[in-house]
Amino acid sequence: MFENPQCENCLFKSHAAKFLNIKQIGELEQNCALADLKKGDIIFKQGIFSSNIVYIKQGIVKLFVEGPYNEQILKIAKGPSYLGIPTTLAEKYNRYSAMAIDNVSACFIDVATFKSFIQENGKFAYEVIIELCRNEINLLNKCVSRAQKNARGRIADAILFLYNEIFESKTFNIPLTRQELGNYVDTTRESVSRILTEFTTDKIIDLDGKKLTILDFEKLKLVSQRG
Amino acid sequence: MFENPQCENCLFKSHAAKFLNIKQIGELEQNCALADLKKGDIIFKQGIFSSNIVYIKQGIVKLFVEGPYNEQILKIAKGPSYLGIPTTLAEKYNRYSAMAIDNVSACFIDVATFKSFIQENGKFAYEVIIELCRNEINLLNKCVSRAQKNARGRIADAILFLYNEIFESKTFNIPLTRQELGNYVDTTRESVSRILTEFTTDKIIDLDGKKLTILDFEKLKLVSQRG
DNA sequence: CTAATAATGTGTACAATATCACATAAAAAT
DNA sequence: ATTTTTATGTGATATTGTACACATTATTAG
Repeated sequence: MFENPQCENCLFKSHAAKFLNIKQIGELEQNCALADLKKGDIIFKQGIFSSNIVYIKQGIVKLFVEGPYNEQILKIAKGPSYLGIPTTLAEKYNRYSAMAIDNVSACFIDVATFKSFIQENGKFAYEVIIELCRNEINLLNKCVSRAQKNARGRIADAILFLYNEIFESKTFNIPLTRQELGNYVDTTRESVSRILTEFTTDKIIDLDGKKLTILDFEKLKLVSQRG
Repeated sequence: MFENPQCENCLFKSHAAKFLNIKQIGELEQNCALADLKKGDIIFKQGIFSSNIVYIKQGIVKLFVEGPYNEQILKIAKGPSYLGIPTTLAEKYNRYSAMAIDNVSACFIDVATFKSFIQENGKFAYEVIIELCRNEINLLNKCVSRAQKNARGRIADAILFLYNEIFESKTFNIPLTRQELGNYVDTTRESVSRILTEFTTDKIIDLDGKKLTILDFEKLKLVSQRG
């Protein structure tokens, strides 16, 4: 499953890693494991001791917390991006889990190595900080959206998110079950079903199982704002 | 209102600033303004161009987004802590506002100076990263709490937060109105009133206006978990 | 000190969403 | 290919919490 990476000529080098010098790239190659993951594979698990920063080169992942009854999806992310910096650097144990929801190519980087890059390379550190800042702002937006919008608005938001941030195409296969979509927008699978049928009736989207097409982008944005 | 700071011997130096060298402390003193703020003073405002990182030396602040009808309180924070790193470093305009809800002593640090510290001082950068990581995890917890708990559980959480993180005493004056408490836990002022009366009837807390005393800590934790 | 304004408490009606129930369809396992 | 499991759609009902109304109490301004 694991391979030895070739970081120097990596086609998916992170924005931060572009600032690493030759010596540091060498260290990275020695302290990093590459893995190809399939849909459903766990990348890291809530409650488990964490000793790696994960870099997603390619593919789509979900971050989620596992509650007693259901899971809550905190974030859908696409490579290139780092995962679990907060949970690994500031905490001993993972506060959430990560799972591949598509084929994923991921690097598992030793924390101590990652930490040394931050302390020895200010440009690297700065890029990491910017990524953390963006994550925090996205999370804030999610918080605000969850609190101030009704279920219709939140589902519209989720569709717009998948279009804007993940697929960049008006037709895509929803990479989540209805239940998972519910876990993502904080509602039940029944409500997701009902609302998606409403959107179809209103000709805002076209839906065939998981295949979704945005038909009326403006109307969808309106629903996102007004519910 | 603004004074010239004496950073070297500051009694409230941040954990990150302890790693600055003499030259950098000198730069900080030249590119930083100190201000004493009163309850209700705006520290920075949503939508406004941001050119300062704010360091709260002492005092309590609220971070909030202003919606069309009501505000949503994202975070209650106490000094020492940095405010608005995400909104200043990664964005041009503030995504949220900050207000003093108590007497506050704050430093307004020039972004360029702050950025140069990150890039030239790895230990400083690392401490900033740790603070950002902690913020993200707290925000995640807030997200999960909001989604998975009912209003009773969320209000119990808010009381526990004020006890654990802000006052560290079982008796304190709630620094928010009922409306603001509602904005913080995503409910209405009416629901806050009702639930606080319930808690008083159940002898979980004692309440006299804004003065709150936690009477039954265990029961309060139970309500936080089970609603 | 008094008027004006803001904050708070509580009852009732209403609306949004969850829960339950069950039918159907799709996917996975044998 | 057939069975089993998982995912989905939709109606009926229950629950939760919001919205509105109004009385009461603090707080602020003049």
